[in-house]
Amino acid sequence: MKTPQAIRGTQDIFGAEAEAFAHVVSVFERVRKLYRFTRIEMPVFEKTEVFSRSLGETTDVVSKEMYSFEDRGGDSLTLRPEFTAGIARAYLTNGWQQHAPLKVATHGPLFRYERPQKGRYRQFHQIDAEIIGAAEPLADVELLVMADQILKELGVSYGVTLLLNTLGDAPSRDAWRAALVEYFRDHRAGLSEDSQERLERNPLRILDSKDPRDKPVVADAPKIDDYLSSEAQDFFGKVTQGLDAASVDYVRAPALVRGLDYYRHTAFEFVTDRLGAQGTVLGGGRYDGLMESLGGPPTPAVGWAAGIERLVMLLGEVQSVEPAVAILPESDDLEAEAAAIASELRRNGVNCWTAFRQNPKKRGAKAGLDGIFTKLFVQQPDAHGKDLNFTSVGSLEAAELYHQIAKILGEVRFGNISHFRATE
RNA sequence: GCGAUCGUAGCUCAGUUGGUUAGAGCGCCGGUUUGUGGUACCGGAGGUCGGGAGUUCAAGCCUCCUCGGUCGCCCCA
Repeated sequence: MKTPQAIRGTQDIFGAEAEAFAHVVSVFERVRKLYRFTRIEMPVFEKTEVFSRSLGETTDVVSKEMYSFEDRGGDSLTLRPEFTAGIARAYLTNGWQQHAPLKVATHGPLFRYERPQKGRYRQFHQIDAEIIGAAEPLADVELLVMADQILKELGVSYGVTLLLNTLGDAPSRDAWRAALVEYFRDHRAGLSEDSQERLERNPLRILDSKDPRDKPVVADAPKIDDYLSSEAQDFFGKVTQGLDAASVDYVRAPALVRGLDYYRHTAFEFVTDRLGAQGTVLGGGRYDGLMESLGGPPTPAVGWAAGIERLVMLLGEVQSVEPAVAILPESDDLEAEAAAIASELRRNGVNCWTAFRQNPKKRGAKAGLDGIFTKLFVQQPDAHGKDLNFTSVGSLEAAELYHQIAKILGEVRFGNISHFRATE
């Protein structure tokens, strides 16, 4: 019988990488509490219209990039491709307006029907933070400062830059867009084939084209700054002032855009060149127009999300530094005794490594592969009633484990006790 | 949807211009070592070389198809 294969674009995460994954989530959880963001848990799937209506009927996104299927009742359902639309739906259907301005945070798996490549998977994972019901620029600032703190606490901020832009309010955005379309039409011949195509479907996207032929045309394209209303200028000014006041560095990126119409004002991405073609580590912006597309009242909101896999790639090794002791029975008839000792130590908070077979020498070697050089040998009581020996090699911290263990198990039981300094 | 590239043992990989019975390390299994200072020693099992077709006296190696991985394009909410 042939073993079924995993679904394309899914991953089985193991060992050190899984620890790094958990580390990202725990840092996120700790920091979001500092900012008093409420934890929420969301369904992994929704009616397809939750996503299709929020995305508009635009682009390949709805038609090709979503994991959609029919359930037994004939309803079209979709595995969530993002958090925001589901959160917006929940905000409306649960009457969370009463909590506005509402700060929420969540994390978990998302699904997009794409070809996998570096840092892109069909099932991927994000951390996510949103502020709903706040039109004030300080909401944007707080979210950005929180994002910055998370990246710094994860230690991944090296080589990561915050790109910041404003799309203005609706009139500013519309005027800029019209000017861009006119400009690109005039320079159509100089554009790549892909961008000529974009001109019809999603002209703003020409601005971040990767094709070298587009670069000179894009460089001279109309700038949003020339189309901003005074209100929009004022809003953006308050965002940048807030970032300056909080000492968060950023780079103005006038070509940073969002394809969807409901985005207004602030748009931002933390980017790096260390992740191949997928440079965005964390991205977000203000989506004041989204609630209405889901049939709700006009509701200002702003949020961001970050890919956990990408953060893990930037993180490198996450060492578990918790001291641990390997419990090694000297003979088969001491297995049960050794297991009992391990249980007692663990109930008292001592991290114990155990195996289930092979002689103590082999087990010790195996523990060493797991980075554990502190050993507790369990033997038959000798003439003096000593039935435990303790050895450690390495940090002083490991040696101090002895005192903790002796206190729990009784010092009188120990025969040989030795600690050796690690030699390079 | 398109393109490039890779696919040999459970894992990571060698394998010459096509030429006997396809190798190593790790892991696994067995044994030795009666041991406690940093991961010992010896032995063994394990492969339809991703799958299929073709070229050839002969294919892991060349050609085509197919499946899968990786990376990139498109897309990126």
